[in-house]
Amino acid sequence: MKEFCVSDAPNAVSKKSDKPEQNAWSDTLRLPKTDFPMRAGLAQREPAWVQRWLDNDVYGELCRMRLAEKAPAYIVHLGPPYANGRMHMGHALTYTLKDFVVRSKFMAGFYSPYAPGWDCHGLPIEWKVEQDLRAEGKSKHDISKTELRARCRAYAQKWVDVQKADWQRFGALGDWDHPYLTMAPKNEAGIVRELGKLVQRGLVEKNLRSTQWSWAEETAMAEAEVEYKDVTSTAVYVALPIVGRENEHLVIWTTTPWTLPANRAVAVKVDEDYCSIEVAAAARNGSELSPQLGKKLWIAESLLEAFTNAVGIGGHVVTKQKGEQLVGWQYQHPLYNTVQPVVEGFHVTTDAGTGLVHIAPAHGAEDFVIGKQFGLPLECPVDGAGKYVAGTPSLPLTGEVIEGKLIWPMQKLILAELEQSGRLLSAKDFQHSYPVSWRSKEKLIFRTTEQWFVSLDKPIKGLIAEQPELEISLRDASLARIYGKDAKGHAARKVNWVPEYGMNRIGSMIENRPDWCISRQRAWGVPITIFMVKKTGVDGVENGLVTDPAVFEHVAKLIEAETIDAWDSRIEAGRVAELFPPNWLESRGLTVADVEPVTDILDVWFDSGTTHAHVLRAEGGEGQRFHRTDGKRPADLYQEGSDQHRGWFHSSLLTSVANYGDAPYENVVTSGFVVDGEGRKFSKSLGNGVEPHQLMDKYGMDIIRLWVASSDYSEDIRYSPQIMDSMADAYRRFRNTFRWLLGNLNGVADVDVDVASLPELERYMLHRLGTVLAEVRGHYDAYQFHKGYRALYEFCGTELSNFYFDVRKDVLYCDAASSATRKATVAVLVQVFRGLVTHLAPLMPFTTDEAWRERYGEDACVHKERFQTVPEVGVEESRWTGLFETRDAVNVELEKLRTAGGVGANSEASITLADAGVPAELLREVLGVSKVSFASGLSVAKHDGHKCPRCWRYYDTVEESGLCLRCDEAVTESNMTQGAA
RNA sequence: GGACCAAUAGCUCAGUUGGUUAGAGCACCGUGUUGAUAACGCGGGGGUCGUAAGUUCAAGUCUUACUUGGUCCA
Repeated sequence: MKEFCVSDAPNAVSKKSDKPEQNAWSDTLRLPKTDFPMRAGLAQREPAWVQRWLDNDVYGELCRMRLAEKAPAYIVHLGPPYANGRMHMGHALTYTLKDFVVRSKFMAGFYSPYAPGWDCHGLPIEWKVEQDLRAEGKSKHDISKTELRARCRAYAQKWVDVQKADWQRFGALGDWDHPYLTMAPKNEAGIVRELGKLVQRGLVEKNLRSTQWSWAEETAMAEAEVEYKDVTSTAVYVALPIVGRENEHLVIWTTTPWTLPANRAVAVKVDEDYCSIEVAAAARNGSELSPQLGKKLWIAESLLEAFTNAVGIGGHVVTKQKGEQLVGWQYQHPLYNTVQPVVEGFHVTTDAGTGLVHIAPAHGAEDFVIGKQFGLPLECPVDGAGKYVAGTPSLPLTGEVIEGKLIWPMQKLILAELEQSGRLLSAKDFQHSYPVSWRSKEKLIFRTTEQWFVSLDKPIKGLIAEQPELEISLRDASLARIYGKDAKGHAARKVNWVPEYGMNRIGSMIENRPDWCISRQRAWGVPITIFMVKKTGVDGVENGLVTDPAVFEHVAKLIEAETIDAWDSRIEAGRVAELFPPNWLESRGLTVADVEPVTDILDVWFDSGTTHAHVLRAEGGEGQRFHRTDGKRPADLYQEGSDQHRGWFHSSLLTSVANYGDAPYENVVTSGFVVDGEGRKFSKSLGNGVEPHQLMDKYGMDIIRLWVASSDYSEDIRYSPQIMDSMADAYRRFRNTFRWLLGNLNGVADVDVDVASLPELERYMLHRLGTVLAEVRGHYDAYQFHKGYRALYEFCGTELSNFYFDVRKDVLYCDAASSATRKATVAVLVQVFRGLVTHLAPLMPFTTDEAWRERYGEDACVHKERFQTVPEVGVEESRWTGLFETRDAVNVELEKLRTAGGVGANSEASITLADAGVPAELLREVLGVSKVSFASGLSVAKHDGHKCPRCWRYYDTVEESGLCLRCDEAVTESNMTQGAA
């Protein structure tokens, strides 16, 4: 404990007394005295304070305290950051906000366990590792998958350690010794178990999907691997004869003629105007008359001019139709002797082309969707190496064979075929930006590939836990949790979305999303531990997939022991049998030849999307810290940026509803993004970005935390040097308030307030303090930290500094120790100190803890305290409203007198005003003047009496000592106390 | 191109169901103190509420369009 000066004696020794010109009476005053420095030095001192909290295991002790108290739980769950790169401002924002919640819940008496965590698998890391390999002159094929994963694991761990240090520096309270890592074997096993449940529920299916594909590397391309480059393509206009309409043609436009063999439909925009023109003039080859003369060509009216210019034909409009009239027409395939339909296309625009869109479901994302919508064939006629598959028909007129040939050289042959059939209107090379492989820089193509999906629309039982018999789709059950009921009226207890618009945002995403593709053809991720079985009628096999929980559990146990390598390494080594429990295959009459393990890995969103299970609901071990018995969902709060409506909030909701029939969270709070002073996002080109460590070095974390606290995070929050400077000013206000309080309470132990005997001013201040603090706790409960911050800041500034402290300086400095008013004031200041510091502790943990230790000793820690509450005091508010109006009016008059040179400080003034039932002494104190007397009307004047050299107030009479009566008695009492000691 | 969100003094924020001359704190200007002094007090100036229409007796507050910015998607 810190040593206190137990005596209540005035500061007998004051450095100021060395100054000869100093008023001798100063030594007899009780001036504030404290070692709490005016300058914080946060940037230098905070790191040591972080270490102190860790060394003292503040978090652990808090948990043990609350568990011992059987406190209710409040669980904040964290969306794991990706283990790559330093922490940026967005991290600083969201982890600070979460820390506000965790700390304020602990201080409100909750048990609030909080584990940091990291998202460790996935392409970005695998990719980085591949780059490192290339730097060593190797490729990923030169090393085993196991070794590749080992490198990925090491890479992720490196960044986990870096980020952990950054994160702790933010001042975040949490279980730093037990973070969760999605690459930890127990979590990897937990992820596999969640997949198993999904499979057992019948929600996992294999289906075709349109994938960006690099034919050069023969691999699927993830979004992040796609680059855009200027390349040359051939744009063609092709006329397709319409079935049953003599001489009429649909004109399509495409920049990928190699996809024409895969043409399965033409799409139109239903509300667009289309017209047909009769070709009256054509000059394709100079003088030569084109074979197009006299043909009737259909095209979107708004694109007619661009088309005729591009193709070089003239003609007049014959007929017009709405797009919807064209739907249902049939046309001749561009190359083959088949008939294809005209369908509605949701994606058709009139930006370019003809408004009649060539649909090759195998070769485009939107084409694929339309293909599915209208039941068109989806098979891909191009293989992984970019060659037309065997069985692709030869071109009928020219007889050219294209099967087994690379698509690119075949384009010329296809154009020649079209030329010969008279269907080619024009072909022109042009440059455009087009997706290419980041590695080979070759153009990417779309292919349909087989992938694994979570079905959003298959109705099954158990997706709404309260209604176990209800058959409902994952989509509808999720919507029921989002809105409280789905479109069909199925009710369910909803999630609380803060701000409320988050509900519509995630709702519309769930409503419109396709099935969730969970497979990736990669190495660094949790394997899709599914076995496909061709034989039917096998126990524990449904729809061709092994669903027996025993098998998934067996694999999970292996992964728990050996990491995800357990799966691949056995498959590669031909030891698939080991992936089954003993005798499992044999007892069913199966051999390893009958089962085919999937070698894809899971989408990394599945890892983080199941943390509610493998972190919060995990049985035993570290999962135990989150187990709750109050019947609530696993987490009280998920809080992340609004991008997570598509990300983590979304994936977590789907997996939790699917496997547990309920949302994983009670509340979802979203924040905006950190933007610059003009509201623009940080970008390298604008050069407007800033990193947390730069700010911590300049200002210190508590000031950054105040910036977060002062901002309404439901919108984007602005950063600028000007804003930070104003936060530094705000910080100084708080710090000085602490300092003054500490100075005045120095040497005084905490005392209880005796509400009954308080002076009216103290009753009022206690009432105000209690009101403000209760308000602040309410704001914290509603996650409205900026309102709590504001309430505290304005209370500090206006009611304490401007008013109460200013008024009570006289009593604190000058009154005798035995003065009842002084004792009452000190008692209230204790409440003020404890109230302010505890309520600010979640927002600025460093400085509040510093102040707390200054008062209560080095072993004290404000973060182990609860919010200080204040005794109820009945106060007549209107009386004080009137008093403050009087004060304002008097101040205006005093200012006039001051400007005229009549008075300096208010204490030089004497006031006359009407008696409004407020005692003259209270008025005098509140106004800060030396004398108040009652008469009609308001007047201010310089007090013409004697100035007490000790308290500087003016009096009509003085004592023999030259002091006022109050000071005379105070000095006498002080001398007696010292004499006795 | 689509969905969602935002736009109030230099800055950060308040402005209930539309209703008197739009508020606060900070910053700024002036000033007083020099016993919170790299601090504290007092006074003052400053927004017509992104733009434009509309509804209404009445709009920052409702509607529409647009502009700017943000997130997600295409």
